[in-house]
Amino acid sequence: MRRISDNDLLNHYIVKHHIENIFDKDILKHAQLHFYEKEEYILEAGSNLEYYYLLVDGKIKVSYPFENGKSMLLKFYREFNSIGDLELLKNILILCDIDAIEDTYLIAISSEILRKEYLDNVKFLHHLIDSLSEKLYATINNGSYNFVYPLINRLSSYLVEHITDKNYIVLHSSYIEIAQFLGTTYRHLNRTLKELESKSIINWENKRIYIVDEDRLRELAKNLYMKSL
Amino acid sequence: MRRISDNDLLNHYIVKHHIENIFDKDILKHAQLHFYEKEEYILEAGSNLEYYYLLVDGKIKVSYPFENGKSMLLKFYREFNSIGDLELLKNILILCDIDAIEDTYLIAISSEILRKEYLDNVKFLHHLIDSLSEKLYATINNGSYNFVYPLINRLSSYLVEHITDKNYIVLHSSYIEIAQFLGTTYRHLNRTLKELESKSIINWENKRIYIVDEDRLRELAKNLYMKSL
DNA sequence: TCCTTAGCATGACATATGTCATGTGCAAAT
DNA sequence: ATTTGCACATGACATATGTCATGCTAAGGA
Repeated sequence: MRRISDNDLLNHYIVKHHIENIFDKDILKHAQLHFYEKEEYILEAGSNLEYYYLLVDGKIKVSYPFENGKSMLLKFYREFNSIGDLELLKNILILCDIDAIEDTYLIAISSEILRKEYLDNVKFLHHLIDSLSEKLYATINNGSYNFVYPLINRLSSYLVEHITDKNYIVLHSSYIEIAQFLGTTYRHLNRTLKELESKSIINWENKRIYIVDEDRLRELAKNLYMKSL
Repeated sequence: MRRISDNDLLNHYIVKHHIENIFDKDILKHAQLHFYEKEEYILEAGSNLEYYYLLVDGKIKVSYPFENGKSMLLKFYREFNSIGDLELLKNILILCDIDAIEDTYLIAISSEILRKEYLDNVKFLHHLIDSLSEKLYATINNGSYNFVYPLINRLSSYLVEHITDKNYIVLHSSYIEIAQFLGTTYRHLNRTLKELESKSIINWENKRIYIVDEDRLRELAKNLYMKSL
């Protein structure tokens, strides 16, 4: 993480995403701009929420870890979205793991300051309601996908979300981590990648995955994890 | 459904659940008291939200239906809880099916009136935030259970939730409906009931299920669906 | 150089769950 | 009385996924 001290850029994002509709100017005095590079982790479940974040540029992935060490992909977020609503409001430890999957800019505001001074600010309350209801809606929808669709669909969706302008994807996590992220085992992930390969949808060479048939991949993906954004 | 015109009872519930902390008196003038008997359906996914409800007495179950006709048990609610937040706020069709599983009293307030006149009421906004964040928290937790635990656990939980003071449970839905509700097939539900029977945890006779070993049943249940209340 | 270990690959098998076909009994319709 | 249909029961088989054991290879110590 790098803290970016470029006020012009900060203001650019504030204007671009109409953040003055959310926070009054005196709150925005506390706003910082944080930068995370691709593949950097942003938040870890179980730790304390130091900042309430607004995702203003880039892309992140959110997953929920279980007791047994497994986890479940919840969704991918692009700008504009907020991070930490629930933890801020209920004053609980962070629920989800969050990683940047592209270079990402976040506006960060101290959660302590927000809790102490701005939890009755009507603008902010309206924003929280919007954000919470959006997330609840998405979560109800999404939880169902993990339940209903087999791994080949979730994996396809995962790959689609990582497509760049190149014709291949470079995976930066270990396969074990990716499996956990998708809520399955390494063994089954491996099997399913092989299956995609045998169907000539991808070609697979170490950590580099060539997209052979993007159309069929997208068809399998059914836009699962981004659908409700 | 019966509309109950007993103002004393209505006021009793208003006092009991501190509803004046949620709604100002002028909103409460619109409050009605609705009664649903055990096994009666309350809301159907896809229909319009006529009232915003506060569950003040009884017990209901909430399930989310998929495109393919299957559905997933989301959770059981007891008093005190609100129903329809999301649909009220986002002005969408009802997302979940809701059934009473005990005799249930709801305070009902016209969603049209709330939308038109009270969506800026600060008390109400605070209540919505509480309710939404509680539900989001519960849903994130819960979705995981369906994903992680096999049917025998979810079924046990379902049975535990239906325990009365008798030593047996009478099922009032068809097995097909129960299977859909638990997100599985009739075939597998049948198999799993047989499994519970073979382990001498239940005894099974038509629609009547005798609880032979409640302790082991509760152990299997892990309090899944009520846990996060 | 040799040993150790992490990350990866893969076969064999077990379990959870779905699909399908078929059978049975009862109640409503003809 | 016969037919029809629905809820329920059950075997056989298929698929999705997990568990375990085993082997391979490359990188980093000792």
